[in-house]
Amino acid sequence: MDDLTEMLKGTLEGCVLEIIGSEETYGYAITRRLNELGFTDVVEGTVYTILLRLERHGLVQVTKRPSGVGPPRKFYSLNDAGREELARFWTKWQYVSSRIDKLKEGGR
Amino acid sequence: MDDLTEMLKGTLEGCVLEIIGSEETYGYAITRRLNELGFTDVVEGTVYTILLRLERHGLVQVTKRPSGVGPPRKFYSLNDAGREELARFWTKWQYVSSRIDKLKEGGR
DNA sequence: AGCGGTACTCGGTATCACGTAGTACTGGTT
DNA sequence: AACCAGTACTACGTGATACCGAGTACCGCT
Repeated sequence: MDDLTEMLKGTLEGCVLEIIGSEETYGYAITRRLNELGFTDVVEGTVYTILLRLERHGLVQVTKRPSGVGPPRKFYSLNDAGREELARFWTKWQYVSSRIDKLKEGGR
Repeated sequence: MDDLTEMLKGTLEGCVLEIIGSEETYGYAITRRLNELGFTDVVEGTVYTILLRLERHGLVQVTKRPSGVGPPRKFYSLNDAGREELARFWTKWQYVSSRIDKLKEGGR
C-alpha cells in the first residue's frame, strides 16, 4: 500500500488511544501493534510524538518500570479525560466514515 | 459535531475528486455539496485551495464559463490522471477504514 | 447607489505524521 | 573486555494539509 500518512492524520492518535485503552502498554509495543494491524509504515518516532502529545494534554497516566531487556519502559494508561477523548474520537470517526461511504455510494 | 478538521486531512481532497468525477462542477457548488453531505463546517477557502492544488497537479481540466448570477465560474472535470488518482484514493480509503474498524472491534 | 448572494484569490497559521539523528540500557558473542 | 544487535525513548526540523481572514469582483434587485 502506498503512502497513507495524510489519510492517517487525525486518526492515528485515536488508534493509539484505543490501544492504550484496551491494555496498559508502552511505546515500542504500540508501534509493533500498529504495524501488525496493517499500518506497516508507522515508525517509532511517530508513535513517541503522539505519546508525548497525549501526556502533554493530560489524557494518560504514565508509569516507568524496568524492562529486563533494555532501558526502562514508560507504561501508558488512560485516565478519565483520556477515556472521554477516546469516546469522542469514535463518535467523530463514525460520523466522518459514514458520510464518506455515503459519498462513495454516489450519495445524492 | 465538533471539529473534524484533523480527521478530514487527506480525505477531503478525495471527496472533492469524487464530486468532480460524478459531474462537471465548480468551487462554490462543491462547497454547498460538501455542506449538505454533512461536512457542514467546510468553507469556501478550503475548497478553493484544494481546487488550485488539483489543477497544479494536473488532475483536472478547467473551463471558465459566464454564470448569469455573478462572476464567471471555473468548471472542473477529471482527466485521466484525475480518475487514476480518484481510484487510488478509494483504494486507500478502503484499506485504512477497514483496519480502523477492525481495531474498533477489538481486533486481536 | 447600495445591498445581498454568487464566485474566486491570496497570505498566513496550526496541527499533524514523518525523517533523521542521537542517547541509553541490556544480554549475548567474539 | 570490547563489540553488537535489539530494545526504548528523546529532540529537532520538514512537508502536507485544512482553515482563517481579508480582499476583489460580478450580478440583479430594491
